[in-house]
Amino acid sequence: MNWQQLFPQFEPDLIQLIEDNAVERSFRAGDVIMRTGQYIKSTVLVLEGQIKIYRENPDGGEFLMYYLGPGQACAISMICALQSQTSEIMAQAEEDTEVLMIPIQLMEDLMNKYKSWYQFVIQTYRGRFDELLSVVDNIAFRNMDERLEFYLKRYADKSGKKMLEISHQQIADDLNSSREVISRLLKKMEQQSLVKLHRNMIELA
Amino acid sequence: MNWQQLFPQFEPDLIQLIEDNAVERSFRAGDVIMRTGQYIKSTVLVLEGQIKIYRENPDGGEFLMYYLGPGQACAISMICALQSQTSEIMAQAEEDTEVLMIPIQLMEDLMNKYKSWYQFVIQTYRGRFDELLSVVDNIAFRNMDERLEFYLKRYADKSGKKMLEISHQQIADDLNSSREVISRLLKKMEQQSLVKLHRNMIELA
DNA sequence: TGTTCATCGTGATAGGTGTCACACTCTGAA
DNA sequence: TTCAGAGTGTGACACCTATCACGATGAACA
Repeated sequence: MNWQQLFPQFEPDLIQLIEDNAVERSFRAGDVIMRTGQYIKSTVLVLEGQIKIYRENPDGGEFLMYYLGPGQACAISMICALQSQTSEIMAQAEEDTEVLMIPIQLMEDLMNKYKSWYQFVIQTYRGRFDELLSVVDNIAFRNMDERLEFYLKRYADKSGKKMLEISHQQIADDLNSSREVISRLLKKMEQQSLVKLHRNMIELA
Repeated sequence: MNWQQLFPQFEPDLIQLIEDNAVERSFRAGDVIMRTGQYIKSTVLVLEGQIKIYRENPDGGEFLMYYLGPGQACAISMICALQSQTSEIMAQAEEDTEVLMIPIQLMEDLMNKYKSWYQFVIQTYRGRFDELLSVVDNIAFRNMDERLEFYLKRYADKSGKKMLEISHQQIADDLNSSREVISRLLKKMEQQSLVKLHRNMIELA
C-alpha cells in the first residue's frame, strides 16, 4: 500500500528504511490485534481502518479508551516495545484494518537518526496521554448521560458520519454499563431531539 | 543539593550538563507547582519530597492521579515542554519539596546525546502511562470501598509508614467523593480490622 | 478554664445506575 | 412462511453514593 502520504513529515531516508524493514499486515473487523499480557515485538502504525484500544477487567467488563485511525500509532506499543514489555491493553480492529509493524530493534536507531520520527513519537505520546486524561475526566466527573453524549460524538468523529451503525449493547460494553441504562438514556436524548433512534442505528441531530 | 545519587544511571557528562543549566527550586508543602493551562518551560525532576499530580474540574472537583517522589520526573512536563504546550494537570507539593528544573531548550540535546537520558524519559512515560491505566481501572471497574483501599495502600507506600496522617475530608477530595461516604467506609474497614481510626490519623493493620 | 473550630459519627433521604423480568419488533435463515 | 435470535422498550427493585442535618469529640488558643 502507498502509505507515505499518511506521514508527509517523514524524510525519504526514513521512509526507505521503514519500507525495507517493516511488515504490512491486515486485520478483519473484529480481529484482536493485541491482548493484555502479550509480549510486544513491534510498533504499530495504522494505515487504514480503525483500531479500538480498551482495557479489560479480569472479572468480565471492558472499557473503551480511544480509537486509532490512519496516520496514528499505538503509544503503548512504542513504550513497551522499547523495553520488550508486555501490553497492558487490548487492541481490536473496529473495521478492516491495515497496519505497518516496525520491529522494535529498529526503534532506537530511528529515534536517534531521524528527527521527524522522534517528533512523531513525542507527538504520539502527547496525544494518547491527553486522550487518557479526558477519559479520566469523563469517568471521574461525569454521569452516564454526559459520557454517552461524549461517546456518540467521538464515534461520529471517527467515522465521519451522522448515522451511527451501532447497537445499544455495544455502547453499553464500551462504557462498561448495561444495555437498559443506555437504552433509557438514548430515549431521553431522543425526547430532547438530540438523536433519532432506529434499529441498529443512531442518527445524530 | 547532592542529587546525583538519585540518578545513578546518568553519565558524568550528562550530570555536569544538567548541573550547569538546571535550576534548583524549593516548594513548601501545599504550594501549587503547576496549574492547568499554564505554559511549561521546564522539565521537572523531583529531588526530595512528594508532588501530587491531579486533575481539576471546572465546576469544582478534583481527582488525584498519582504522586511523584525523589528520582521521578513529571511526564507531562516532558511532553509539553518539547512542544511548549500548556499543562493539562495540577501539581502540588504534598510535603516540602526540592525539584530540579531543566529548561526545555536543553531537552532535545539531552535526548540526542545521552542514551541514559533517553532511557530515563522513556521509562518515565511508561511509568506514568501505567499509573494512568490503573487509575482508569479503578474508577471504571471498582466501587468506592475498593478505591479507598487502593488509595490507602498507595498513600502508605509513598510515605513508607503505617500511620497515615490524613483527614477523611482530604481523602474524599482526592477521590472526588464526600467526607461522609469515606467516614462510613472507613468505619466498615475498622470493623473488619483492616484499619484503626484515630483523629487525623489512620493506622493500617 | 472556657471558647472556637476542625474533625468525625450517623441517621434520613434522594438520585443514579445495575439487574431481573418480560414483551415486542425486526431480520435473516431454514 | 415460519421461526429463532438479536435488538429494543419498560417496569420493578436493590444498591451505591451524594447530600443535608445535626450532634459529639478533641485540639488549639485566648
